[in-house]
Amino acid sequence: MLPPAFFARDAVAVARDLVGVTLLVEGIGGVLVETEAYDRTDPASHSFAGRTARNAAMFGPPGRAYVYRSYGIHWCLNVVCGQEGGGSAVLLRALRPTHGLDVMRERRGLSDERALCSGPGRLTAALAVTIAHDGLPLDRPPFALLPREEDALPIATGPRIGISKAVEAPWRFGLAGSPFLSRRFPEPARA
DNA sequence: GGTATGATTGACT
DNA sequence: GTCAATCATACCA
Repeated sequence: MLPPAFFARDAVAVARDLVGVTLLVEGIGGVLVETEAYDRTDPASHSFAGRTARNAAMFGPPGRAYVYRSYGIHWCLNVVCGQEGGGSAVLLRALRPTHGLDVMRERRGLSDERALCSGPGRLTAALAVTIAHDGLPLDRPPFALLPREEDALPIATGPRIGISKAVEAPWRFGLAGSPFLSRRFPEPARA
């Protein structure tokens, strides 16, 4: 399980370090392959305009979940970062399914592993995350976060997806070349 | 009270 | 490539 201090850092640092971490909800989940950082000074962040009823969890203690409804249809899961009251978080966008594949397939009505959790809305659907999880600590049930087993993963960086402000900030992180991303990162030029 | 806008996805041309 | 689904929130009257 990750220590509390892991989350009490800049969202950008946490976002990078969450790639390769295993996320489980009720024992169902997999290895995170794509994340995005959002903080209080970021025009694209829900916390930019200050605390509201919706984003209250973002201003709570780090290491907890911030869940919101996206486009009226999907849930999106974030991990609160930094200091309490700081309003920063990391959006969990995609993971490689490793635990409970059958359950996820049934929830999503799909058989293709690559499509089960390759997007923030898909990830919450597969793991059955809803507003009921908003504000819950991620270091105890139903959540579990397990440290990554390898160091020196090939982590790619790029602009975030689906936003209209601060579109160039390179605060999206992911496992380079993974087939489980919501979108691929540009591959390095090959000789 | 009304209305515009998404940290998205899936279906369709 | 385009576009609708669907609703909480933010903002304005």
